[in-house]
Amino acid sequence: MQLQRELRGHIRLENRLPDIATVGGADVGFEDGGRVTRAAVVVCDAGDLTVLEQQIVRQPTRFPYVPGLLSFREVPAILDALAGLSQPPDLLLCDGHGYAHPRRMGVACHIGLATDLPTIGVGKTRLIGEHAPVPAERGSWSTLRDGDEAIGAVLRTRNRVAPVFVSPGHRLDMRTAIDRVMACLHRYRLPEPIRAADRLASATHF
DNA sequence: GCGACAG
DNA sequence: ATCTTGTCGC
Repeated sequence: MQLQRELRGHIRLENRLPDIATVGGADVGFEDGGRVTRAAVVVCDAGDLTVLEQQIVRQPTRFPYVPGLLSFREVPAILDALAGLSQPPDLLLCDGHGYAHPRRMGVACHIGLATDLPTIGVGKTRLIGEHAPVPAERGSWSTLRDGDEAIGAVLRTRNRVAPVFVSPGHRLDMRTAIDRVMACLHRYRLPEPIRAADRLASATHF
């Protein structure tokens, strides 16, 4: 937790990103009852969202799941997978939260700092924060707040389907994070890069 | 002391 | 996250 408090000072939430030609997705899955960690990263064309490249890495699990400390369990493997790409993506969508974290250092922030890539956290459930009800229509969102601070957005990506939690990871602001996630949606609740990575991370065969 | 608690 | 049977809806 102390390391996270030190790292948070390096996070930049102002837009500092290039033209987005490719968008990556990152996720982690486990094998052998949790003893093996498998990270998957994909790079998609930002226009048609097709997968251009993918990497999968497996390594011994070294850290337990502890709410608030997810980075220490998943980031090492994700960094290895990213290093295996011929070319890093212009933006990376991460499964889990970014700034919407107790110490503002969710997994997306950690990956952003470690790679200096623009990152966005996309979580399926809440970690912290409160928010007003989100309208049922796709594209609607409510601000996620922790006290007086806005830490993310609860975004409806599909009509009448549970919303996702979007928060900046590094090098971009809240509004841009929402826009980029919306631009990566196809016909499902989660953005395509994350779906592709999730599929690889949890697949029994590949 | 009692809940809440990303993946 | 993973395990695990059936069920609802497009």
